Order: sequence, then structure tokens, then C-alpha cells
Amino acid sequence: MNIENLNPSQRKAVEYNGKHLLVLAGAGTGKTHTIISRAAYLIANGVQGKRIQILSFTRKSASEIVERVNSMFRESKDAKQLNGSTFHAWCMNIIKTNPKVFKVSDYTVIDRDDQLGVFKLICGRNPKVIDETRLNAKTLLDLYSFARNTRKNITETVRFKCLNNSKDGKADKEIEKIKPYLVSVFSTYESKKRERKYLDYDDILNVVAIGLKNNKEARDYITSQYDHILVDEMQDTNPLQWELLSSFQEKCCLFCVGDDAQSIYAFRGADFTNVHKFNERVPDSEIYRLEDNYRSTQEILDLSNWLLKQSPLCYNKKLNATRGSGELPVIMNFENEWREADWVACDILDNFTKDGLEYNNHLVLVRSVYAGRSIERSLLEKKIPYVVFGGVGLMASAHIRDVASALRIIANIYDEIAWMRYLQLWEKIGDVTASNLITELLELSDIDECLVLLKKKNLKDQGLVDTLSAIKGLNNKPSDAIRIALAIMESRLAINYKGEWEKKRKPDFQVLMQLAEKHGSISEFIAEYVLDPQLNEASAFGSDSKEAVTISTIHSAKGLEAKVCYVINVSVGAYPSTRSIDEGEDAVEEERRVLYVALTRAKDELYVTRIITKIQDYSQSRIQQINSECEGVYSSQIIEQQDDTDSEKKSTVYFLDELPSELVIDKISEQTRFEISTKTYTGKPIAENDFGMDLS
DNA sequence: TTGCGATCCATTTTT
DNA sequence: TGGATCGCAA
Repeated sequence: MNIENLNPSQRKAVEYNGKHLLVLAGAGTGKTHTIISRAAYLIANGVQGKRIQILSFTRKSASEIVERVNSMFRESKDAKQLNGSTFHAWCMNIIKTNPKVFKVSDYTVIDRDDQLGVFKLICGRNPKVIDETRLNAKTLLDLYSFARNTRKNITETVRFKCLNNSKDGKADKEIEKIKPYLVSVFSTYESKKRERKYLDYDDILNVVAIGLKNNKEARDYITSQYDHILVDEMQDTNPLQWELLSSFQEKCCLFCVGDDAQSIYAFRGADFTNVHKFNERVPDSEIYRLEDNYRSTQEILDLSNWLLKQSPLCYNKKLNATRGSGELPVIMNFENEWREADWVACDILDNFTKDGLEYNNHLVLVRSVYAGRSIERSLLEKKIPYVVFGGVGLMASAHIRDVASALRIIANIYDEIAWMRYLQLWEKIGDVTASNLITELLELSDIDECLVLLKKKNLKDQGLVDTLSAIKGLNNKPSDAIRIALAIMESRLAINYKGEWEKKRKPDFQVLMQLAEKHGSISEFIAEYVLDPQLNEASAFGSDSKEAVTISTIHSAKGLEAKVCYVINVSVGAYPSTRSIDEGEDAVEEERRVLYVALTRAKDELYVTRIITKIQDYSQSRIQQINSECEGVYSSQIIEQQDDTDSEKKSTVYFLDELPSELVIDKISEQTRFEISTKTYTGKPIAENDFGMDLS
């Protein structure tokens, strides 16, 4: 095994032979490399691959790790059986392979959209809930999911998420008021899940984590199937996942890698006390640190370190660049998002045409999927190929869900959500007719009875019945089921999706069938697919995604890196977002870490762009800089504007406010400078007598 | 009741 | 931008 390219602290971690280890690894310190080496080291020392489980938060990183370990052992069978997956996929696998322990293996896995559908249904039937609680179905679902992942009760959850954790009498009163409604919605949802045999995301973890916790025999049986659990991104684990891991500490060695400064999933329950209290909770454990950064230049790290140091939280972290010094990061200021996007596209094009830097050396980081759109448009305009990370997967797209609904009915005839979607696809069936039909259908006990009932209804389009009867025997041939269902449903889908069908929607099914080939049953295929809507590669525009610019949300960018990085719209009101300011300090600090993650993706060049709509977005020191850049008359206007606004909103938080000027180059683009300068025109107006004909 | 068109609306992050 | 909701005609 190739262990030479490990530095001393990495090597110490890789060769650790105590029981449990937490590796605190800053950004770019070779975290993935360390995990890979650890797995390889274990295999090289005789541990069977199948007794090692690698856990990660995205399928991408999990499979990358497994692949890289496998490539180190080309011929060895031991390595080939190495397991690597997300927490959810792992638990699902445990459920499926141990049907005698977990009696839920015939359940249908539902995703967020399905869950939301159920919540909406429940709220729709009970309108008082939304009126009285002033929460919508989506927020209720978020609360429910948060509560389950953090193992908090309703009272604590509401206090924490809705009331800024305040403990005064007013908050207590509010909780008392809305709690009964939440109880009613949540319990209705839970009984619906039981009736319909649904497993949602949280159930998958919950069933295994709590099952193992409370049942010693099951725990011993399952946990003795593994020797080593390797956890990536430990800082993103939530209390429920911790519960799960802790069941394994007796029989297995835990090797956890994480960085508290990169914890950006608190909104969905991640809790970095899993990192901070590792020692306390896990007897027989040690903590090592990795602090040498191999990715970035010192200038990029200086900016990142500065950002963390401004935090009231103490991260006790300072990254050192082994690569030494390079270019200063650049802050670019723009008038609006189109200019910003356009500049990014131009800059990438310049790098490509002038310096021959391939497109895949560029990474554009955005806060939300939505924010990536303007960038997409500019890249498209300039014919620059790009790949998008972090968008909605294929499974979420409507036409796929349509066909999947037919398959889901075959796999589980109690799948009310699937029935609802499937029935409404057809002509003359809307939500009322569908609901009535479903009430009758759910009384029946198999698909043939359902088909008999549906035939009797004299429905306008025979396709409804034909599709189901054609695929009813294909539960174990998902790929065939898709092909046949598609053939019958196609004419209907073509109507529903009009012009989009042939070119945009239909081609997706080729990919879907290929994926289905790999699975032995519909429910297995659906489960896998709901957990991993793997089709990000397909969203590549251009011939080869290896030659493309990457656009990614920061949350999906962990583990990504590029020579040139653009962090978009780091504007006032966005970092931190005004929304998180309202939510309180914890939310703001999480946003700081989000920005930190973004900054530390860059290897050589870092561009932070932002939009300045108001000149008071600038700090005092920046005003002086602009004044020196802008000429004469404009300066005085800018300073004037500053004067009438700084008495108000002093409380606005902005991460780059006190940024020392020596850490960055702060630029304002030519056009933007012009537009800002002329923003308020205070000169003499052009009057009527300034134009017209000379009548003399 | 369905299904279409029009209007409005709000925009964080994801297994 | 497009997604969700509303109102109206068939």
C-alpha cells in the first residue's frame, strides 16, 4: 500500500491502533485522503472489506472513496466488498438484508415531496391547523423532521425553531397554544404511514437507530457484522445518527473525521457536539488534528482564517498553507446580478482562451440552486459547458414521478400517494374523483381486485387500466415494467407535456431503465432511487462533463475544489441572509461557516463577487477607496449618501464589514462604477429651454 | 368537477 | 423565474 504520501499526522491517524479515533481535519488537510488510506491500511492488514463500512453524506463522496480504495487493490476480493454509502442508504441496506430483525422490508420509501403531499392533505382536511398555528404544511413538515433527527419533543422543537429558543412566559403560552395542533397533525401523519406502509427518510434512520438501541440481541447481531466504521463529515451528523453510531461502539472501531468549522447542516438537525463531546461520550477514544492545508495558497487561507476569527465561537483553528504564497483573493463589486454573472462567464472564457486553462478548473459557488440560474444563463450564452451540482434530481421531475407512480402501485397497492398521482394523470380525473376512487381502492386486498373495480368505472381512457394490468406481474423486473408502462402511457404523457415531451422528457426514460436494470424489484429500485437521485451528470451541457465548469451550491460543494473559484453574491443581506439574522446568532454563525466552506474550496485564485445596490453597503474604509477610484464630482455624492443612512440600521450584520484591506483586492467594475456614481443625480436638470430649435 | 388561463408570490441549504 | 393558487368556463 502506498503510504508514503501521508504526512506524519495523517500517518499517525491512518495507523491508529487504539479503539476509537476522532480526526479533526480542517479544510483541505487531506481528509478524504486520510479516510481512503485508513480503509486501505485496514485491508492491507487483513481486515475484510465487507467488515468495513464507510459512511458519508453524499453518494458521490462515498463511492469516490470506495473506488479509490479499490484502485489500490486491483486484484483483491477483500477490497471489492468494501461498503461505502450514505447513512440512509446504509440503514436501508441493513433493513433489507435483515428482514427478520426489521419487519419493514416491504415498505415503500417516500421522499420529501411525497411527505409534503401527505402533510398538505392532512392540513387541507383540518384548516384550523394552519389558521391557528400560522405555519404552513412545509414548515410543519420541517418541524416534524427536525424533531425526529434531533430527538427533541414538540415543546423543545417549537421553542428552538419558532421562538428563537426563548424561555419566557410568552413563549410558553405560544407553545401551549399551537402544540395540540401539531400533535394532531403529526399523529395523523404517523398513523397514515403505518396504514400505507410508508417509510420516510427519518424512519429509515429511526428504525435502525432506535431498534438497535433498545434491543440488545438485534444490536449484537447487526453490529457484529462489522469491525470498523469510518465516518466522513462527522460534524454534520445529527443526534439520531449519533444514536446509531453509538450502538456500534462496543463491537466496532469508530474512525470519525470532521471539522466543526464546516458544520453547515444544523438546519436539518446536525449537531457538532457529536464532535465536541466525542471524548466524553466515547470511552477508549482519542482525538488527533490535521492542520496542514494542501489545497490553497496562504492568501486564500488568511482570508478564511480571518473570517472564522471574527466569530464569537472559538474554533481554535488556523490553517497553514504548505503550498506557500500566491495571489490575493479578489472582491468584485457589481451593480446587479446579470453584470456579476456576465463577468464571471467572461473571466472563465478569458482564462480558457488566453491562458489555456481548461473549463473544469473553474468552480462557481452559489448559496441556492436558484442563485445559480443567472450564472447558467451567462455560461449558456457564451457556449461554455457546465455541470450543475445540487439541483433537483431526476426522480423529482414530474414525468418520471408519473411513470414511477404506476410502478409504485404494483409494488404496494396501499400507496395512496402513488394512486393519487397516477389516477389524476388521466383525462377527466381530478382530485375529487381520484379521492373517491382511492377510498374504494384501499378497501381491496390485491391488484386484480383493484383492476376489476377500475374496469367497472367505465373510464374514458383505457390506458389507466391497461398500464397497470400490463405491468402487474413485473414486480421483479423494474426495467421491463418501465418500458411497458411507458409504451402505454406515452400518448397520455405526450398530451400532458405537450411540446416538451419528445425532446425534453422522453429521453430521460432511457437512463431510468438502465438504472432499473441493476435492481431486482420495483420497491428496491424506488428505495435506492429516492435515496439517491443520481443523475447529476446528465445535467451537463456540452459534450464532456469532464471539460465543464462546475456550478454548485455551497452545501453540495464539500469535497470539491478548483484552481479558480468564484463565490457569488456575497452581498449585504445575503451573508448572513436577513432571514438567518432574524433566527438568531446560531443561524448567523452557521452562515459564517457556509461562507468559510466556500472560500476554502479555492486552490489558486479566489473571486468573491457581490452586488451593491446601495452605497451604504460599504464600510467606511471602502467608501474611501471608491472615492479615490472615482473622480471629482462623484465622490462628494457618495459621501453624502453615506451620511444620511448610517444613523439607521446600525445593527445590520455583514461578514465582510471589517475586512482588513490588505487581505484582498477590492475592485469595482468599470460599468458598475459608472452606474453607482450616477445613481442619484443632483446636478442641474435638463430643462425645456435646453433643447429644441433655435428660433431666433 | 375538471382543466385551463391568469395572476400572484416568494425565493436556503438536503438525505 | 416558475410554482402554487385562484377563478372561471365547459
